[in-house]
Amino acid sequence: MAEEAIAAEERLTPRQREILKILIQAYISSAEPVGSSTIQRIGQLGVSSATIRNELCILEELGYLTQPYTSAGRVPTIKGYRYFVEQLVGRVELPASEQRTIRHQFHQIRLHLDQWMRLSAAVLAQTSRSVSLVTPPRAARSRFRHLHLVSISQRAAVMILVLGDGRAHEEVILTADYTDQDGLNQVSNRWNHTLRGRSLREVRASAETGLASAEGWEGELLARITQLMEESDRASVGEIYSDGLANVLRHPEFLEIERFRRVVNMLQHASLLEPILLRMLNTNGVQIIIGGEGPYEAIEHVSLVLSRYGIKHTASGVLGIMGPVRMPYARAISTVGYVAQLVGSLMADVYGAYA
Amino acid sequence: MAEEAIAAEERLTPRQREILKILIQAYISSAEPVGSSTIQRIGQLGVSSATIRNELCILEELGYLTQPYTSAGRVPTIKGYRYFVEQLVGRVELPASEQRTIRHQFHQIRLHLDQWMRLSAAVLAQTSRSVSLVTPPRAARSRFRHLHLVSISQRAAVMILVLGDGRAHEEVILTADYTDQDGLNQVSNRWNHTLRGRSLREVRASAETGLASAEGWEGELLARITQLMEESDRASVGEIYSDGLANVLRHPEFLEIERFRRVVNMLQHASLLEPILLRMLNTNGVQIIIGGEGPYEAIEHVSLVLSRYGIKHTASGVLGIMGPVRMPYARAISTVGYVAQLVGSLMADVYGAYA
DNA sequence: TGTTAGCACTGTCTCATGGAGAGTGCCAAG
DNA sequence: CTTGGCACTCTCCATGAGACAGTGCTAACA
Repeated sequence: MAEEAIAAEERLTPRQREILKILIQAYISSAEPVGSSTIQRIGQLGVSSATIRNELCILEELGYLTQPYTSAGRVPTIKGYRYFVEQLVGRVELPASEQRTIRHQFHQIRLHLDQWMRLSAAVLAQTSRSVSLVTPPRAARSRFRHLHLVSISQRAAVMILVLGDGRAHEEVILTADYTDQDGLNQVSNRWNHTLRGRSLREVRASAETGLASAEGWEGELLARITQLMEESDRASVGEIYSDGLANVLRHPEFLEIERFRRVVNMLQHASLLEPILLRMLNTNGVQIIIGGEGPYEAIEHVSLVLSRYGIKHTASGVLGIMGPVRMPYARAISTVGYVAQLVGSLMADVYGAYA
Repeated sequence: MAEEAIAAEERLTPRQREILKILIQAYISSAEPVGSSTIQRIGQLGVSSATIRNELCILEELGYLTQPYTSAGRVPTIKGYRYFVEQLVGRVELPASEQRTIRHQFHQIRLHLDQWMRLSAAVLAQTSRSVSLVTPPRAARSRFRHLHLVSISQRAAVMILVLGDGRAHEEVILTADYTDQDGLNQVSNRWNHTLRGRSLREVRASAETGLASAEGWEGELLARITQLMEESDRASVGEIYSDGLANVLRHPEFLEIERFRRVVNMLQHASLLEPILLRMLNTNGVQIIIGGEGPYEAIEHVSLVLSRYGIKHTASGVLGIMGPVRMPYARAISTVGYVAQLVGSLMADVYGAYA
């Protein structure tokens, strides 16, 4: 609806667009309301401040700007930011030197998904100077790949379950007393043979048929496997990796402690961000959510710049950054876009033609 | 040294001890300097405020108290807190009802180390209303237990390495082209046979002898295994689990944003806390570090209540909480002690007579 | 010798006050 | 449509006075 309104009744003149752009850029870098004389000074428009004042008045009436109080400068509204992001910000590439630095860091580390995510989070946080978030890549539908059992005592074993997306789930399980590694191998061989490549539904079916013959602890093992696959299939993005929380404190908007606490809570309790992140899994390119627009009221005062990454339908996650609404969007978009693309190609390299 | 000084020259009279205790308790709960009349009111000492003032004066001279400014009430110094913790706080048990709640939560979850740590962190944070930290249990010296390779594409596999402490390390490695699961099994069987139960040194030796015959990628695999074992042996506590960061913001001492930022940094960059946590691994019982005493200047304004947990020498970690120096120590000590003991006994249950 | 009442003193905190300053909206002229 | 001019409005900051809390000291008392 918002877009329609902009398109239909509110065509801005080139000068208005220019003024809006300069104002928002100035506000993003200064964090202080911008007045007509500032705009006149930094934007070489060749008109007087009075003219600019008139234009500002119009932009305010149209809802792109507000004044914090009667005689301060102007500040962008969410609608203003959205217009800025969609129409005024040119898509810039991340400077080649920064691209090189980032690539270099990625090539130095091990081929470990965990480490990739950690590094992505670190790189995003550092480059954008805000909090980053990264969710692990997940398959749309999990498949059984491999089960392995390692004895750790007479009645306990480590169960390692590798699912289709290449992630291993590790957990201690209790076995029958005096089960040795040979016994464990027999069990895992049997199920690996039966279940390889199967989906949750098929695994569940096989488990039910096969279980009549299975020992007690083996039944629990099977139950646990289906449960893990269920959890993996359930709409959930899993754990959120994050870095750079301290960066948030740089921004004056988070001096108000309550807002900061909200950010901390969002990062620690994934549930708040989950609906947003899940929606991202079906998108392409960098998506921007500004200050709790639309259905996202919960994240008032916060903007998100996010992108899906990975191999579509096979192993996709979400990465991006979170910052104040007054965020340097151009830079944020190019950073997030670059990291997403880089990690995606690394994954494709390793996972190859992997189904 | 500090203890000696206290013992030798500074015997406090019973009344002074009582006054100090009341003052610190009052300060802990109110966060505001405590004056002589407050002490008279809440502690039934049967003396006038003037007498209390005299005693306060002495306690200040001895270094247990200070005044924020000339005519405010008194506030404990670090020395005061230390005396309080060591001599005045009786060791109380956690209320039975809270013990029950905590036990209940632990019995509801899976036998997964990761989950235990997460739950410990959550319980500690919630019960103590401050930030919690938990490090994974580690063996003093790592031993090779089991290697497993799962093919995920023609040239990549998931390597799963289980070490002596039962932790699995998972990582993607590149293999020779067209290596299938059978090929991987051959490799892992060979090394499992040779290396089971071996220490880092022995593994390194075997790797060198065996490598002449090994293919290129197998060499890298071996190198990676020794590297992982080295990392595990190196003085390091691993990743720190934490919860309840937002709780810190409840305390007025962290309204000063810089202090809060320090806390965030400590939690995200384990290196700052590592020396402290490592030292904890050789202790028994709950240890208390108050406001960067002694060698811990870096953690000024913060107190730690920590305890080792797990099975000594086999799999020990550290858990505890971090909060303002003005911390309800009695409660903190009993909470940390209880959780450490509980997790320890759960681990003993599962790992059993496990070497 | 230890305790107490009384009192002057010292610092913080809060609130009101009054410019200074920034930026606006509007008007009338170009 | 643009511009200079100007009254107006609101915040911000420094200042100062008064309330308040709690002290240290002194002198009297048991």
